[in-house]
Amino acid sequence: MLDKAYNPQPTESRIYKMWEENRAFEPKDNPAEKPFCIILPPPNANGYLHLGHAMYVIEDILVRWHRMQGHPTLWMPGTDHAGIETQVVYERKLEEEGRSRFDLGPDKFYDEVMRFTRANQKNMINQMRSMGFSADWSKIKFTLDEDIIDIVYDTFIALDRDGMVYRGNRVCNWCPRCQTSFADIEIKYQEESAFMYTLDYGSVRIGTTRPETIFADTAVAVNPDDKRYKTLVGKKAIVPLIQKIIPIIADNHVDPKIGTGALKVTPAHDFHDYEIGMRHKLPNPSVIDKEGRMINVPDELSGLVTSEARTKTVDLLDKAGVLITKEPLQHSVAHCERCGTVIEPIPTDQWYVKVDKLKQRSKEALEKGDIRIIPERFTKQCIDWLDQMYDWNVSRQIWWGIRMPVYYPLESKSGKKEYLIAKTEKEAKDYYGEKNYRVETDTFDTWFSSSQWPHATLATNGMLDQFYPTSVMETGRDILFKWVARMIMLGLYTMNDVPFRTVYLHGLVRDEKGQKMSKSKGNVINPLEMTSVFGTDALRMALTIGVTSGNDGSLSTEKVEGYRNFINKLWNASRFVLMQCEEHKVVPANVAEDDFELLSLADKALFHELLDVRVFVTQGLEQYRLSEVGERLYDFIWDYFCDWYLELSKGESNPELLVFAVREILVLLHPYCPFVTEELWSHVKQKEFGMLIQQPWPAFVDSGCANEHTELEVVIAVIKAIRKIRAEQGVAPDKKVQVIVVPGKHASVLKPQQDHIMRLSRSDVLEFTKKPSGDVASLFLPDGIEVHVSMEGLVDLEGLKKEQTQLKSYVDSLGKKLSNEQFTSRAPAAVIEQERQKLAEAEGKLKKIEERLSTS
RNA sequence: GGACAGCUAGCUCAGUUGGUUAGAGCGCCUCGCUUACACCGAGGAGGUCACAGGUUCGAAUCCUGUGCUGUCCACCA
Repeated sequence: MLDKAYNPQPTESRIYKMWEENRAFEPKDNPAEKPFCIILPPPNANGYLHLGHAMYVIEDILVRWHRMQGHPTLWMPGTDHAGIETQVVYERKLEEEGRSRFDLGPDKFYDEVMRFTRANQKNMINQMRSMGFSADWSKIKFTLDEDIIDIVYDTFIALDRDGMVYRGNRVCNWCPRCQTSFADIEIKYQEESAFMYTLDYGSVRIGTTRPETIFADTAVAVNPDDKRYKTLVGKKAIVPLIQKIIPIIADNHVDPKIGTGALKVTPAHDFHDYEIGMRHKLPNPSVIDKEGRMINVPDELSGLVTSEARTKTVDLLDKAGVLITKEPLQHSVAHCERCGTVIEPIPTDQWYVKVDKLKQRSKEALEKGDIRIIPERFTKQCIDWLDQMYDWNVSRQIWWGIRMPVYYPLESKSGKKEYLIAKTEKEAKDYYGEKNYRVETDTFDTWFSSSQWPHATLATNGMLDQFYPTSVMETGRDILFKWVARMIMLGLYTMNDVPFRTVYLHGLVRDEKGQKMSKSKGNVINPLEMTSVFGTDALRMALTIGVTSGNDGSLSTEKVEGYRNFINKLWNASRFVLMQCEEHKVVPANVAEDDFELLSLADKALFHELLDVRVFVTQGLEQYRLSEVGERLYDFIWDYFCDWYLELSKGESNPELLVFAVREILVLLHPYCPFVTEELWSHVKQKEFGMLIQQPWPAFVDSGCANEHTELEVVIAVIKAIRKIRAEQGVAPDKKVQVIVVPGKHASVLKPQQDHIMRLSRSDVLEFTKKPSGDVASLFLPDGIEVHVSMEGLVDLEGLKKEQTQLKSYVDSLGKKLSNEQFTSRAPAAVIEQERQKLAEAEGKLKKIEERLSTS
């Protein structure tokens, strides 16, 4: 016999081991069925599993469901080296140890991070397994696997061959701490207080927030239509302190309303100024080096970091009498997303991928609906983002990543190409000569490799033909642009087809107050703590129910606890069923699928409800309504199966049907709660059945018991009414009561259920009559049903009076509605008929209540 | 500046295409160890669906506007 309470820990590890030993997660060939494939968003192998990863439970639900439907199903797992993020994490670790990556050098650093990553990887995989994830771990890939790198190289080489790769010296986002460039999307802006300085440039006054960059000014620009400055265009201005003479030019970019309307142009340290510089063929001398320190400036400033240089320059300007005003201002400043350092725009050599064609095709795919994004609204966002995307800087000057397959000649005048993009070093040797080349040290942007993940993982497993395009990409809303959009671009480019048909986006998991979880707030919920206390199934339910696609959800210990209670309820219901079997000498393993007979009203009603749930769950999952489906299962199991059917069955046990019902419940709930269902399955399954994870998903059939289902509801209503009267009248629980039921239209339904009604309402005597007699407390139900409980002494009529008031206003509003000609002439006949019936019902009930009230 | 989302019971949230007197969980109140389950059972209280207009016979649901909260993008001399 089962334990009195479900104990998840020992069960979960045992069950998971069984699945793995039986290779239950590997796709089964079935040419007749459509394949289903999800690529797991590879977690960054630099930390621990958090709730963001735990949300992949959505994928597990879909995967398990499709597997049960007989589709060849693959959930492809992997981990990401996560370039800069991991590098920064590891550098912090080094810092704590009093070391730095520069003590190690690139090679040693790489090796150490590789060891660190491998260890984390193992960890993460085990943590995902403890979540019950049924990914095919035998196929797991890492973004730094050699065969994956090969594919990344192939793509880069192909892009180059197609003329879509170029190297350029342009202003880029540079992080002085990370010592690398970043793409625009990896920059975070923060509001900061600063000053707007107005400076005297001789003939003109300019406004700036960055006075330290004046030494790199190569022009002053004004708007061509700005009347104030019209005569100045073509004349000269003087950069203060260094007395450098620069031209005054006209450019449309300048907004006359900002500052003084005259803009100092610093092509080396500002993106827009760089563009202006290009248009006007201005030089772009740099005064900030890659460390973020001043160079090529007056001696007293040289070597200072920009913030210090700013203060000092302002001092100097002030002393020189050229600082005209200094006004506070709020503006947003670019920071490194990873380490928070202020980003310096400086000119550097970088590799770019031209995105025009890539984004065009991606947009078309989205517009045509080749890819469906759930929720829908993100489709437009994605298209808009693609629209404004600039060429993609794919090179990073970090050590942890995939080295770019590029080679340069040692001597630039060799007459050979300035660079060679080649898959192997041998090609470089052959081309430039044995010792006449050097190897590129830049690595690829992490997103460049991870954007090839769907086809790269499938190709390296030899499953491209079977599973590309994949079915669903389920991931966090926050990486729609960074990752999803780019997967679409590169997927279409390399495979000539979209990487996935459907994108399902989930939001952030917030705390019980709807606040973002963060270490500093101390409100972080660790998924593994939750699973060890409440069980994995409970956490899975908590993460799925009450959370909708694209929106943030909130999680609390109480919520998980609630679902733990639910799991335990299911456990005990099953335990009860097994006890019934024992009592009636029924061996669950011997019960065949059609071994049960529908004997009673309750049996038929249950059978109908079971099929109804089956349809709801199947259709709901088809429509990705995971929350509603989970809720329906919860309600059905607790409020219907346990509260009503099991209670009724205590009066007329039908153990074979109970076994059937529990099996059906376990099958339907399995995608959500794989562990407890699999465990219970082993107790109720038929001999020849295999594991639950491999059970076929049930098909739809007509129950033919819809009437009985409705009839049982009438019985339930009567039981509830008696209970309510007892509670309202303060009848002691152990006190016997005499009940009189006027069955109205439902005599034939209610009379045979007399025993059930009496038992579940704890009534002693139950009579069916046309009219009550004596002192009674009453409730009036639809279809003329009246429930009366004999009372000795005073009857509390407050409840009835309250109901009378409510009914009166209800009858009023219905009456108004029905006497409104607009309504009766325009509303559909069915609706009018419905309202009429409601009114008749309510009026009948009201009349009875009033009669009852008048007799006391 | 542009776009998007949210505003529904004390709290956290559901509510598919407009049509019963708007739902759940938790919390709260009253009872209760009745042949699985106190991780439980029975009953109950609690909402002008942010606000203002509009469309409609009918609006939480559609439209317009306002407010607050949040997210993303762009700008920031």
